[in-house]
Amino acid sequence: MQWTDERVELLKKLWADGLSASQIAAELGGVTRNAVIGKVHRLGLSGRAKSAPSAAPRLRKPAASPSHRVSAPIAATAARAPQSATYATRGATALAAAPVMEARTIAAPAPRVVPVQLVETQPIVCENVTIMELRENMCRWPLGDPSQPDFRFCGGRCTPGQAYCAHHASIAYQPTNDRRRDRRPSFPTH
DNA sequence: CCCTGATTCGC
DNA sequence: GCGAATCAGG
Repeated sequence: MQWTDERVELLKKLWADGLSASQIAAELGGVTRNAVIGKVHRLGLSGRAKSAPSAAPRLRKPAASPSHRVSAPIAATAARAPQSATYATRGATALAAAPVMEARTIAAPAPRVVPVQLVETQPIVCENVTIMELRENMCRWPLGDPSQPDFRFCGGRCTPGQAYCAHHASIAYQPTNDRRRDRRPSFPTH
């Protein structure tokens, strides 16, 4: 990819909008966040509207050995998760305006088996994360009303590829014989 | 661990 | 000029 005028303009705009480098990279496509940051610096529009947190002198680099340099283009060409329009983070913050979410975007995943309360055998660790904070290895157990702004997901640790953490998986996936006629068609709070 | 931006320097 | 590697940090 190359920095065409259009891409540079978009970069400037998004950077000015307060998006993080990785978010901009995802938006542009074909570049990594490093590329974005590098470009931002070259354009001289670093240090956004924010006081320099730490003007640390920063020591010189230890002189990198010529050793390994990964042949780049892999991620560039590889399918890039669009992930558009889902800005904002909280960990190492760089949040931009979080667009209003549409209800359909956050429809609760419906477990195939009706959830039934079990005896607690382990501490429940719900971190109550928003959909934007959800990661591949985070529990997607919905908490609250999906139509409400305080809707969250459990967010507990789970094996990548798994929908729920151990606790919620035990609730969601039960043998059919445990299922008695109709039960709450909704999720228990925990 | 996730993430952030900053910097260096081989290309 | 570009951006991966690395750093420093939340």
